[in-house]
Amino acid sequence: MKLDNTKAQMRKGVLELCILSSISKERKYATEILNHLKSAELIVVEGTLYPLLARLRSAGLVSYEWEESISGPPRKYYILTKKGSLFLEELTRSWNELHKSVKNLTHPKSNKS
Amino acid sequence: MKLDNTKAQMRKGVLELCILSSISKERKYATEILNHLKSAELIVVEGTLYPLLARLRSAGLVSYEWEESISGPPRKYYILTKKGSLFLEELTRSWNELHKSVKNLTHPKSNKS
DNA sequence: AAGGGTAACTTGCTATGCAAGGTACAGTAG
DNA sequence: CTACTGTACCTTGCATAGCAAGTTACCCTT
Repeated sequence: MKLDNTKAQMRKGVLELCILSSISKERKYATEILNHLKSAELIVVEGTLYPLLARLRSAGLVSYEWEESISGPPRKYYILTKKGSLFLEELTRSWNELHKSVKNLTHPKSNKS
Repeated sequence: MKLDNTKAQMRKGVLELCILSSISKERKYATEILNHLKSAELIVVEGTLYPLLARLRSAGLVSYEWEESISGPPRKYYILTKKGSLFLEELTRSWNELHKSVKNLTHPKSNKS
């Protein structure tokens, strides 16, 4: 049981939230999403992202459009569907609730907001 | 891809943190831990808790002491070791960092602390 | 034609949460 | 003294999902 392992475990839980959130502002293709999350110090790798995007897609939360690139292969730009947008809202709510629960557990005596 | 599923996923990441935190205040036996987390609206079940406690133990983060019960079988009271205490501190730090990262992702323009 | 860079995707492994089932002890009712 | 009930601990098998590593394919440059 290593710290890195546990930290990774914590990250997993918010992956969907972060990815949906990342493309909610503007459509992105996979590599952009990776870089975006990396810049926020949330490590994600290809082998994780692609299957997850596929899952999100088959759940109807995201869709995509192909676009030619100036140099290199075409890119698959992901965009949030209406359904995905609602899902993201709920997910954000859940995340806030979870945060509150953990706070209550770890600081039971504090009444500060 | 259901919301409940994803919410469960988020919960998983903080299980260790919550359990260590739960016994950090006072020694508890499994059923008490379950009830404690449940009261904070963090659902955990036996089949999850026991293997996790076993892992924490073999990692040297917790130890336990048997104690007779007034009625019923003896109880295994778990206590945090020195090592577990340090681990809990690091985990808490990691959790706060994660929270910050998610916040930056989901509210990039806000400068409020 | 060959090589390099970018992008999308797949395969196999492993960790782990969880439902369901199992064992054991103690007190109580019959 | 046997059977039942309640409490507590623990195990087994399944499904999910992240991740490392490998694959395919496109395009541009040399």
